[in-house]
Amino acid sequence: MTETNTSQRNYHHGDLRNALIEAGRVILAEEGSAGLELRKVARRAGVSHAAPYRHFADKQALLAAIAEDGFRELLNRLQTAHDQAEINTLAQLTAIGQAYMAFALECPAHMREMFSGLTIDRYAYPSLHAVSKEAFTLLVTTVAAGQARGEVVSGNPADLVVTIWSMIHGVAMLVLERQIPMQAERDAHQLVQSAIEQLYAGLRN
Amino acid sequence: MTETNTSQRNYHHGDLRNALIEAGRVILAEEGSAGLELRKVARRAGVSHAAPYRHFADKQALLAAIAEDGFRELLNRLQTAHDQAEINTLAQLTAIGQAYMAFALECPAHMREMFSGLTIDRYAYPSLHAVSKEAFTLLVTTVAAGQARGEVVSGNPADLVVTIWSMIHGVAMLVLERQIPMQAERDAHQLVQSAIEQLYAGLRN
DNA sequence: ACCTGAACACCGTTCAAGT
DNA sequence: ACCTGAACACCGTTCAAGT
Repeated sequence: MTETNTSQRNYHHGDLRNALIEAGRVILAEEGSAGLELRKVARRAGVSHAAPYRHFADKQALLAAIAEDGFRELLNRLQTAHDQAEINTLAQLTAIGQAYMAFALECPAHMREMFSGLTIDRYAYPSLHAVSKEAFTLLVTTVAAGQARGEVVSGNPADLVVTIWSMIHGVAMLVLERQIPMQAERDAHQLVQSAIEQLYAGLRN
Repeated sequence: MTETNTSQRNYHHGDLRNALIEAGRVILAEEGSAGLELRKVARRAGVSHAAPYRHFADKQALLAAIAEDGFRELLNRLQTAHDQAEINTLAQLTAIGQAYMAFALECPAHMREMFSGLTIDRYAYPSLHAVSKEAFTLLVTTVAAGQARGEVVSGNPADLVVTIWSMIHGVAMLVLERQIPMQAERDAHQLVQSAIEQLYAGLRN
């Protein structure tokens, strides 16, 4: 089984599956979602347009794998943001919200591809569904800890998390789609800050 | 042969532009975004695949027109919901949120098409941009009136509206993309209700 | 086992031509 | 003025064949 890398010419990276996912990410970053074509991804990975079918049933499956890769990175960023924040619910939620927004600003096409059901039926891809739910779990843990410290109102943490995640997701997506008038990227982070503060303190007078 | 509707055969509805938009809506409802092809829309409207180019520069322009049509209907629904609600900020925001969610549940593909920048650069279509901002204006009016009645905390209404709209949009889109576990449609409206109540009252203990 | 190249059906777009 | 049909380049998918 010990081969030299002469086989690299035939088998490429030895891991075409991940090479295709990586190529897809590059295309998303450089050209946006419109450029995410199966033939183009294959070209970028240095294989023929038929080669991806060795690893993915169809284009949808490749898109799902690229989305899943994005969710994994997003989750890592959220976890890191949470861990580095002061042990305080408002600080943790703000850090998570800012990391969410930062990902959306850095990888807008990838973010859209992850969340748009336009091209993907996520129920058909269990591992995609699973990783996209881990962000939810992270928030539940954060809120439950905040309740234990007496910082957060009582109630089912999962219900509160739906509200928090909706807020964070909503502001990120509206900024991404340019639905909210803004000048600079700094504004986006100020929007996250004020949105979370307002949610925390309430709108009622 | 000599009747007047022979001209209908040539010029169709006399308003091919709107017929194409309507055909697009039907396709979105029946087949989802994947079926929204220019040739298919033309087929559905009863014209050749080249006919749409008389009315739209390209596929993007047709998609923008379909999105604009959706924003107009959404705006009407939000306005009606607002007008029929009790004169009370929480009641009005809840009614608007429920109307937003109802539209997302009734027309999921249209909703996604309206908000996904996947296929449309909305800056290139000023009338689309304009109508999508009217919802913002409706919310600003609602919040400012609530402040005048002393129901809502003081502050720039536009800032508060970004928060409110983000919440409403976020919960609707997460439900749409099945990111939030749910059994029934009724659950979706309960999520809106609790999200707005929590935003109104605040999460802080 | 992994990949290629030809082939097929279909799409977005263009354009000369028809009424 | 409004629409058609052929043509073109390109895409997703399949498959017999190559190594």
